[in-house]
Amino acid sequence: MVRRITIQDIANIAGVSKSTVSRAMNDNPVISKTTRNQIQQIIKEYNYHPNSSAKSIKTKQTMVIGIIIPSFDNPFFAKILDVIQNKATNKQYQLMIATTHEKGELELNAIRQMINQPVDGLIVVSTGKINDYHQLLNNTPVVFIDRIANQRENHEFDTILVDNINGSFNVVNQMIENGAERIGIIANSLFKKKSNRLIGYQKALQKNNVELDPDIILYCSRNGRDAISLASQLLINQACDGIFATDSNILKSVLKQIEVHQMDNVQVGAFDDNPYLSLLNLNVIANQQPSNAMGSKAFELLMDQIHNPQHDVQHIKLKTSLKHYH
Amino acid sequence: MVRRITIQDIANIAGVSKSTVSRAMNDNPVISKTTRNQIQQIIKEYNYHPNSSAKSIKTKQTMVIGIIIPSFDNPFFAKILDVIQNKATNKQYQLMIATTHEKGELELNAIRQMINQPVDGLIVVSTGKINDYHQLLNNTPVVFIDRIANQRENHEFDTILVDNINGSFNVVNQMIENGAERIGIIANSLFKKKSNRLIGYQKALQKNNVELDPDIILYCSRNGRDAISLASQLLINQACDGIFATDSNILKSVLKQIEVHQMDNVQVGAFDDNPYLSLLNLNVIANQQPSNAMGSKAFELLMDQIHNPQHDVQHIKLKTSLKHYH
DNA sequence: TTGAAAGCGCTAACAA
DNA sequence: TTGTTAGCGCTTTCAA
Repeated sequence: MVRRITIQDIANIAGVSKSTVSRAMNDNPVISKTTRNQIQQIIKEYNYHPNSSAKSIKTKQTMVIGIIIPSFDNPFFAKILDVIQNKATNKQYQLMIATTHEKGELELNAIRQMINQPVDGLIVVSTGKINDYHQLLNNTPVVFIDRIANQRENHEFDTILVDNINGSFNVVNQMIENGAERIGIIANSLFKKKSNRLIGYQKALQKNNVELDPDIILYCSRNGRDAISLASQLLINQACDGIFATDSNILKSVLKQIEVHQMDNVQVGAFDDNPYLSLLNLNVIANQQPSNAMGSKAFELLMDQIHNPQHDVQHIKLKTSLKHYH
Repeated sequence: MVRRITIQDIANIAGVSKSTVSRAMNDNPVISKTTRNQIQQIIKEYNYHPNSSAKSIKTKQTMVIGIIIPSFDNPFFAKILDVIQNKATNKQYQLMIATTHEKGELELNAIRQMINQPVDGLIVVSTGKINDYHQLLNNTPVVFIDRIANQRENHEFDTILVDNINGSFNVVNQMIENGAERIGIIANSLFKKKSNRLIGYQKALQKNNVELDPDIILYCSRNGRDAISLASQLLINQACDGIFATDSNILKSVLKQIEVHQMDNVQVGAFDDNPYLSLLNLNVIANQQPSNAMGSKAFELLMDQIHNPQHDVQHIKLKTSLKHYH
């Protein structure tokens, strides 16, 4: 780090004390107009900008918030980042961002480093692999988005979720109404223990008196690379006339296989929208995620936690909406 | 910010001085094994983690690097972020990220705040609207990627570019070889002054003795919303049998129009790849950008600037590669 | 309206 | 091997 001009330098140049310079910068009313102007003149002239780190150890706030997401290449999270960034900029907050790639170790590490920074608060998409956030976070304000922290500690933290059960229900229900009779599902094994999207799928079948067939409920690996062969399996071996893809990664594989096998009449249901779907000429029912609301609400809750001492824990569930592509 | 346990607290508990605790943490060899173990025991027990801000004002390094990009929703930048994040994590660096949406004011603001933080270095995709980076950066290490800082100061800074001229040349040349006879281009007006992608286009026409027709060289607005009507214009009014889209946003509009007008035999050339292209059944020649190399090289250059005092300014140009979709 | 001085949490030179 | 001390760049009480 290059030696930079400090408040003391400015004080010397202006022939005043550090305190006075500090006052001139921080809208402190207890200072004469003339000295304030003089000092601000010098500050500009010498291109001086105070060191935020030094400031923060006194003021106990860094104006930085940390964000932990699985990855940058998911449009859903990209949108959320965008929303948060815009709101943060308005309030002079900076964003520190880290990705987990669904690895608990990376999440742990990222949160630790951010806490130590320290950041004023965190917005976290949990990997679901950390079981003591309470100790880890050490009272740092936090909002969990898209997934709960973990079952045990869920009640402790602000959380914003998507209504996955209803969202999935709506998609699959719609597919059935559109005539699909044998709908397979490919879900990510990451959520094998408790996939709400699977539950929604099951509910929709039940409601329509369609029997569950375990042979067409498939799980792909975390990274989704095997989703292609699973899609093939559903299309060819299992003769499905509909497939529900529980995330955009899986969706891509499914669409690819439909194309390869030229089965344009198969219905596809999906979580996550994607701008390219409109170019595809395929029959897709996409569940649009409320990314705007999620990012925006997350930031607001975090601000409230940071600035309002009597903030109550909130659990918010956001609705999705259907979009049809043909 | 909640009152957190400090080095002094640990010192008191352990019955030693702050210095000793500091030594125990920082692998300082001048300390006995027993006290080190004792102290580390206590540190763990009390879940103490040192405050990085406080540390950094002494050590003059924050272990944070700043990244400035146009937006999160561009897959090219998302990929670059991913690469940088991975390398940064390995070296214990944190990432502070801001987006500009191509607005000079936002870039200025973000860089200022990051410099003040301070960050140890910056990786910047310039909006092209700042004309005194030298003064702004104040000797902070920086690597410009994807675009130069500005003409005047270009020689001062490490820069990593994509070979846009050759890349575009290759795409358009290929389109001609594939039989296109009237190729229109839609470029972003953001780069109207000097678009290397346009230059590559022109070169390819020249080489193949195709005359330039200004009527089919069009510029869309910054956000690309009018690209759709421009695409229509090229397809219908100008009867183009090929369109070169200079970025992925424009590409989307072009593909959309081709679909709307059912002109599947029109050739499309594009900068930027997109995973969804393979699903499209359209004739697209995509220029794949070297995002991996760019992110990786950017981080390495930055590290060198930070740690190697005799670092020389470097200008790197990366090659693209063609990919065909039918 | 100003300055002196203490202190935020940490590191590092120096002394012991 | 350890502690004392000074100091990083800033804010904030307190006294003038």
